[in-house]
Amino acid sequence: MSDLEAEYRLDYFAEEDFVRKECPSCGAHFWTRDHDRELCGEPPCEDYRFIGEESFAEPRSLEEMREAFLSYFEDNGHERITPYPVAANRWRDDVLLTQASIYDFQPLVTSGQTPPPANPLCISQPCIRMQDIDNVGKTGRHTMAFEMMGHHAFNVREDAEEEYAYEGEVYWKDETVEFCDGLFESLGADLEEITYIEDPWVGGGNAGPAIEVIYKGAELATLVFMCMEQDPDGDYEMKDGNTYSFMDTYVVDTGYGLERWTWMSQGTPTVYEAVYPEMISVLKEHAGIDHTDSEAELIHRTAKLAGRMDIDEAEDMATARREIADRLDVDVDHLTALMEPLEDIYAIADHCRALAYMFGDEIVPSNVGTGYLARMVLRRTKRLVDNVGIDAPLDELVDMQAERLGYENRDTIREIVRTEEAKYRDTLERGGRKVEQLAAEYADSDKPIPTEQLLELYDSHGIQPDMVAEIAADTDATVEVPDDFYSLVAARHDDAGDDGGDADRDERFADLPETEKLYYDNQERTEFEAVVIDVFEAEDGYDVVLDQTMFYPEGGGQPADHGTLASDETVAEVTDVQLVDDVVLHRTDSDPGKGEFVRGQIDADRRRQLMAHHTATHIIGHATRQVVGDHIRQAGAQKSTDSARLDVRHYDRLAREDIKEIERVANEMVRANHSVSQEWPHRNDAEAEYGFDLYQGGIPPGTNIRLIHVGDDVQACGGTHVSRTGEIGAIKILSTEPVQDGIERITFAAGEAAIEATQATEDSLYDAADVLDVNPEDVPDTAERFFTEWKQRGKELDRLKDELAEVRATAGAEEVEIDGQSVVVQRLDSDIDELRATANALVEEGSVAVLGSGAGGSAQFVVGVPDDAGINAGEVVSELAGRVGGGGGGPPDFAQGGGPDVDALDDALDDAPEILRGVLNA
RNA sequence: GGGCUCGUAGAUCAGCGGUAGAUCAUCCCCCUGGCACGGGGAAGGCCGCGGGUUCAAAUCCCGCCGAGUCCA
Repeated sequence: MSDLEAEYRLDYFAEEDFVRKECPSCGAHFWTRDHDRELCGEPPCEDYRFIGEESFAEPRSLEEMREAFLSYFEDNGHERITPYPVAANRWRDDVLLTQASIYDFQPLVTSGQTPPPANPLCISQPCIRMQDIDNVGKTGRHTMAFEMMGHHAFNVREDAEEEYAYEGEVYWKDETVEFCDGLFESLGADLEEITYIEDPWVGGGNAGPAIEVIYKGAELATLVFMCMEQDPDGDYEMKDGNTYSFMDTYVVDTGYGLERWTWMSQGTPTVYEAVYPEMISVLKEHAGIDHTDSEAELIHRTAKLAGRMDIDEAEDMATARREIADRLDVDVDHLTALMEPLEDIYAIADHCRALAYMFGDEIVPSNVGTGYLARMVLRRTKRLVDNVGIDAPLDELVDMQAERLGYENRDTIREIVRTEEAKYRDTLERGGRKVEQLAAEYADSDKPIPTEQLLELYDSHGIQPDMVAEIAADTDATVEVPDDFYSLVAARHDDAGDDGGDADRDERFADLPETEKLYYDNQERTEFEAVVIDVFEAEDGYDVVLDQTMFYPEGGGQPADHGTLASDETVAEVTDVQLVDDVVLHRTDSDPGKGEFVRGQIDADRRRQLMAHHTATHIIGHATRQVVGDHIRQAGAQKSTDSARLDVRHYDRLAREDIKEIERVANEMVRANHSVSQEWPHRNDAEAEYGFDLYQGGIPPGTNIRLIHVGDDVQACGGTHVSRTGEIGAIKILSTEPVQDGIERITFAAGEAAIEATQATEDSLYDAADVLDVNPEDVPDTAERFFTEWKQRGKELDRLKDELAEVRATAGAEEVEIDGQSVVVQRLDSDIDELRATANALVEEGSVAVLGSGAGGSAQFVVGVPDDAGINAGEVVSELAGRVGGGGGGPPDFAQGGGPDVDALDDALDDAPEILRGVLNA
């Protein structure tokens, strides 16, 4: 086992006369030009030494600092790269949001499968880190949204055996540290103040030596030398307890916090004032905050100590606040009242920026994934805004940041914020009513609202416990929130399913040659010849590997081709085709024989439908974007022969009007008979020209990517397509449904399937028209008339039954007297409603009613008893029903029952007087 | 993707095996010079849809559709 100490002995440090020291306070090793320095410089070993002073040659705004960084690295041979979206899940499925500039290049570039857009490169990448959310506003330095400036170089070792998408060494550790020094120097910093702390880095299966760059007490950059990967046999054990070994690629990954550098240059009390001064002052104005000179002075002194409010370090916020108040010798309540609105305002400014990033990069609020994170941030921001009493609408606040960040879809952003805000308002209203009910319930009892109820309110209805407390405060109900509330919530979710490991890689196909794929050459052809390279036995048939194939393997939501492989002796049916690495496997029902020549024939009708549906999917996506907005993004797609579906992200339900318009635009594209073309450009050129919207269906690996053009629409796509849109014939949207919040599924049919689907719909209409015996166009009116009439008749029937019952009760019934109580026993043979009505009428008259019916194939009883008769109707019915093989019951004054034995009904009714007597005497 | 909650009158909800209810809104009448309030009355329900259990289902069970919410 080795450690990484040698990795830090850089020539550059030696040339520049640096010394390596060990910090007596924290034990960390660091490098410095200042031979007399003792401490490493990082808090808590040392304090901030830049608040209230400009620590570079001149103060810079966020934009100026970004430009200073990028142009410095441009001057030093780096190419400036356009930032990527904050929605990192658009190109990788292991994370949701972009949290560092290196995220842009993982995993395809860092692993060497795909070339970087430039090498070396520099970038200022917008990032969002949700984990810091509780600290935002309070510590003076934490932001959820930030830009990570970085310069990256992607290197491959000279002795690497495999081939990678880039080669050789661009530069490594010495140059990286030299650049860092150079940047400081260009900004007019005091180089003696810099310390480089050795701090190995581990993350995401990779590791390497890394250096923290500290200046005047603040960590301004991290220089990571990613060069190792997790390896059970590795020689290096890192701080996560795993062992690592060196890999073929090694990558310079640096992170310079733009906001920190800006803050450092200005020396303002908090980072927020350095970064968005205008927004802060607008917010203060709206909140009506205006400080006296002495208050402002106190705030300034507090700011220097605000680092203690770090929730990760401090016991709890209240304690931290008290300590600060003690040190400043002021009343803690006074300090809290002064600071809290300010902290909220800082947080609002930051959160609005995060929201602008999210919605600007076309994240749609949802109950899953990034959409959920966006929803959480928005709701939190809304609470803060209400809390400090800012009278500006939230969409305007977010728009301020969106404008500053230069987004073009600002109208959509505002629309999303408004829609989301309205949803939240509904949730709060609903929740408020629920809480009020609960509070009323527990107001009388001395007990607090049970924890179980609080859990349900939060988990199922989204009401935070402190909101419950707030609402309950208006009543007499009390609320006690347990300290471990959120772990109790977590416990409710503890049986979270594991997603069963990845399927084992099949090693049998590893050494086979790549199958030549003919399906891209000419998508119209359906016949080809090939040599059988190998045949493997499968569970239900054979997996045939050919030297070349026209069969399209399942992928990108397009199902596999079917067809036949014919040799001189046999014809094998192909029922499935899969792509494993670069080898195409044809699943067949018989063995064509290894080494044989075969003639492949693919099912042309099936293929034509699939191609039509695939091209139609692109068209529908394009049409939807045009009709509904640029935020429309593919969330999944699946084609089949008789229909296809496209899931799109949208913040609302698609209206019927939208759907019609989408259908119209789509068919316009079909009629325009656009040519559908493919090309294989270098991915960097493709991205530069069309941007990330190319990757609707995920990001493909490789240096060159396949683009499909359908009219103005361009997508990276591996599927097969018709050659002109006119071949699709027609597109019919069959249905839309929400598959989850924020995602709408559009199901549609193309070509022949569109005709069939339309005919099927028409058939339903014609059938309905037949039943109603009207013309199809009269169906809606007639159906409505029938429905209304049907309801009216139901009411009429009820009324008549009541009438009939009254007549029966007053006229038809034979009364008997049992112990002075008049009783009517009668068989009516009508339905239970009528029996009930009659019984009610009899009871009104003061009689006990015992009614039986044999209608509907079973025996039914209703027994009604006047208030003071002293007979339990339930008992009577129960006894009667027992005699017909059933049961019954009900309240003492009105009971029902029955049983299957109709033949015994009359006997049972004959016994009724006896039973009544028995019950009366009991 | 998984868990939980909820679909009953136009709105908000109660009922949770035994005759579908309340409040507000609507309409009519009374009170008043007129309005607000107040009083009296009426109209308004495929109890989300489809199966099942039961003598009996708004109510219990299963599936579907829809809404909400928490977690990853």
